[in-house]
Amino acid sequence: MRFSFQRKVIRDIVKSTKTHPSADWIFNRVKTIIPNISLGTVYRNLKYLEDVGEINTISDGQVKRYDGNTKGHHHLKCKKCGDLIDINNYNNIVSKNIMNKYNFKVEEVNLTILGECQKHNTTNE
Amino acid sequence: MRFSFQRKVIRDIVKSTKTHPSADWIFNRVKTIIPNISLGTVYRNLKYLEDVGEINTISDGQVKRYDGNTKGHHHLKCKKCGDLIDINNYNNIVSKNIMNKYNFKVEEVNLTILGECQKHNTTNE
DNA sequence: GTATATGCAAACAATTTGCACGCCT
DNA sequence: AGGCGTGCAAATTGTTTGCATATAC
Repeated sequence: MRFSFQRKVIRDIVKSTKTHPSADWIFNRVKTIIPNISLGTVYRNLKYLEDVGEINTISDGQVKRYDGNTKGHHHLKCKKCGDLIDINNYNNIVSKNIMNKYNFKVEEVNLTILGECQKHNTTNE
Repeated sequence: MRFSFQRKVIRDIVKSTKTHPSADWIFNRVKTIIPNISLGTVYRNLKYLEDVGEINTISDGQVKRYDGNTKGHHHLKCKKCGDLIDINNYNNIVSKNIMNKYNFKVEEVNLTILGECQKHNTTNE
């Protein structure tokens, strides 16, 4: 992999961020390090990093979110504040027989559980 | 629910389509019945129908797809042709203890299994 | 009769792309 | 030197919205 400075910065930011940021968030973050970076470059590199398997994307409504954690894991998504929380449960829920029943070759499993996170989940309510 | 003719047609099309169509596909379909319908009306009604719980949406990359089947179910998504296939397995995979562990109130569960559908899954390969 | 829905077009938001220039090896 | 990467801006794509008119109840 060829590594420009901007690509490296973008990669590092995504890898070190646990909040599944959007391209725009990443763009602003990168700007603090490379003030004249362009949005196009951020998008191009995110797409590139996704293509080579360095990062994953999660499509969240109209917005794509980027996830530096490519190890199989799933998400809790809070409907109230939009937070995405990683979970490590349910990592092998999909059995091989799904392939027999539907003749479908499983490559990835994406589980998102929607609801309310603990911020809104206090004693009352 | 108030029912304009266009709303009824849109609802019926989504309800009777198993392919999880996009707004654009629905728009073209509705046009065969109401030639001068506008895209805005289609979007407004899809949003309305979603709000009242008549249909569900699935966000697929940049595109929203609409699903007339609101009964809990999951999807196989073919990476090659983009087809979305309904499955009825795994309907109760998420146990209550996810709430204890993460203090998260589960409301919806969204499971998408990505891979290759039977079209590409023939004897060879 | 009045609130709600429609058609149309313009506005938006997120992302992609063409182009000329720059930088790495 | 040659190719890949960049910044910039314009283009695309998908969706939303303001407004005047039309329709449902």
